[in-house]
Amino acid sequence: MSIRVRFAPSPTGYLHIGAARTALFNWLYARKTGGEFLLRIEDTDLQRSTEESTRSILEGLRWLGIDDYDGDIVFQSANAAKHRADALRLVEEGKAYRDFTPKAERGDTNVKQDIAERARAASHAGTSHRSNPFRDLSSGESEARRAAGEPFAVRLKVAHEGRTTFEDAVYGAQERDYSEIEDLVLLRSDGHPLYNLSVVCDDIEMGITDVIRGQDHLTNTHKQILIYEALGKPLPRFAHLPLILAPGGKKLSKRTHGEIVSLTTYRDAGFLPAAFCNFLALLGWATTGVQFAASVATGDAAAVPVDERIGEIMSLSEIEENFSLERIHRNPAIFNFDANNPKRWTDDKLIWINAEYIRTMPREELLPLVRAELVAAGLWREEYDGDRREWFARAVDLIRERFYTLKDFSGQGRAYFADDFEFDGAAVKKNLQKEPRLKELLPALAERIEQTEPFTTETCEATLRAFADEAGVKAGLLINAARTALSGQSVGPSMFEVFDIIGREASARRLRDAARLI
RNA sequence: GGCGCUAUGGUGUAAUUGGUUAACACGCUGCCCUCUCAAGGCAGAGAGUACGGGUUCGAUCCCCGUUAGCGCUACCA
Repeated sequence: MSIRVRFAPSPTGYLHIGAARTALFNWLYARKTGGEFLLRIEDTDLQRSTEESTRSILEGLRWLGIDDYDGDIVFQSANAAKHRADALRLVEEGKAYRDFTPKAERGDTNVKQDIAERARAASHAGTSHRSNPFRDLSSGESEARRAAGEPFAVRLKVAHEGRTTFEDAVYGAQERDYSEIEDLVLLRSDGHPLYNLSVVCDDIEMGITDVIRGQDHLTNTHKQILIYEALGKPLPRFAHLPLILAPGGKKLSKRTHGEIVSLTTYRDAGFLPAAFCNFLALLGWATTGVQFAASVATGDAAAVPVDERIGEIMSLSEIEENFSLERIHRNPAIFNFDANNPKRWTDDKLIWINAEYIRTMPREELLPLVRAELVAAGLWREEYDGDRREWFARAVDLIRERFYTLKDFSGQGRAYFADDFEFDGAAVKKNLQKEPRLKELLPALAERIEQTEPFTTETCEATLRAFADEAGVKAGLLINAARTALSGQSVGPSMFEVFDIIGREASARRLRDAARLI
């Protein structure tokens, strides 16, 4: 049977990085095995689900480039009637029962505490979760109370003796005694199907063969297996992914960590989808081992020097090639960030990977991305697509070497595309104001630059060095001053290339203008 | 409270069926290169594998316990 996997987010917020990785791994597995990748929006919680959130999830998947799902998107809420019917059928068959206990009102704030306290109280009182008074109500009486209009929830009747077992592709053999599983609610008293029921029904309906999801569902799996069994359906294979945690091993949550966990943050900050996927793939995945395994497969592992193995930088197709559920490991990964540190606002390695992509990716792939960034920043000019096409490509090649994100092209790189750039205060002080003679030297240099013929990297260098000799100053003084004059900054590419890219006229003008800052 | 999962430098990961001076990448430090900053090259700091037992000639690896983090324990998903 061919593999069918699904990504099933609940639309209760933006797509966060943990969910994004789950989506990616599902996608990877489908591609790798020639299977199908389906998408299901789990919007059964009417209160919290929003269309806005669904849109942002779809957008996130599109951005990552894994939005080529097979078949139509399934909205779980559309199947509610079917799920309800399944639950009711289970009641008919005696595998579930009506619970007429009035619904307990519970504050939303500290559910976890409530649960713990209730469990503690129950264990003190010696009550088991199998002691529901309605569990063994005769079907006649149950039916009568239903007919009388009494509200009821539907619970799965979990047997007293036995255990569920399954083999998780990542976590290995799992087993759980029935005594650890409560008679879980399938249907709320308002008739609404609950998560565990819906998931199972839909996965059956969609023909899902492999359920790949976060480790937070590992223990839920036992309950779901019970539902599969009650429904008389075969189990899919399960693979649970280790969680992604915040620094310090804390839980990563939308609530406490905010935008930092949202995929859109990274899109908006100028990260490349391919780089982001690459980073995500590294989280919880034994890449080094994969490379080693790959060289083992060729039969000469020892002969392959470490630095000739595939690095951690992998394209989506390379990741796909190396991907396997077995290589995923079990311990949670920490995603680093520091809201108080602008340089470390997100994970170092993510930044490094992104920079690596920006400076090494094929030019023709980078150019459209830079174009989009410049358009967004109002810096794009039509001639970059026409007469100045080649110039644009050269400019990007020149500056991309030291950029980290796409944003840098419109930020630090602004001076290459516009005349109205800002001067860095420290750069002005250090490279211009420190030496008063520059007030005269810069305009004089401007004149020489203007007369340089032909105007190339080499001739500009010759001109500047000759002028420095004549003026009796170090070339470095003029070079650094020129860098700040032309780009507003103290750092940047080799200065003579900058002259060449900025051009004769603009270079001269900026040198003269800069003299006014001294 | 019960049950479950996990535990290798700051972070992501290696360590072939138990035998390594515990490896690689990011980050960090220094040097080289140099017009600056990157990149690149070189060198270095940083873990004796959470802790405590056990099995074994030998344990990061197998077993037990403890601790910590996380998950599940909802008429949330």
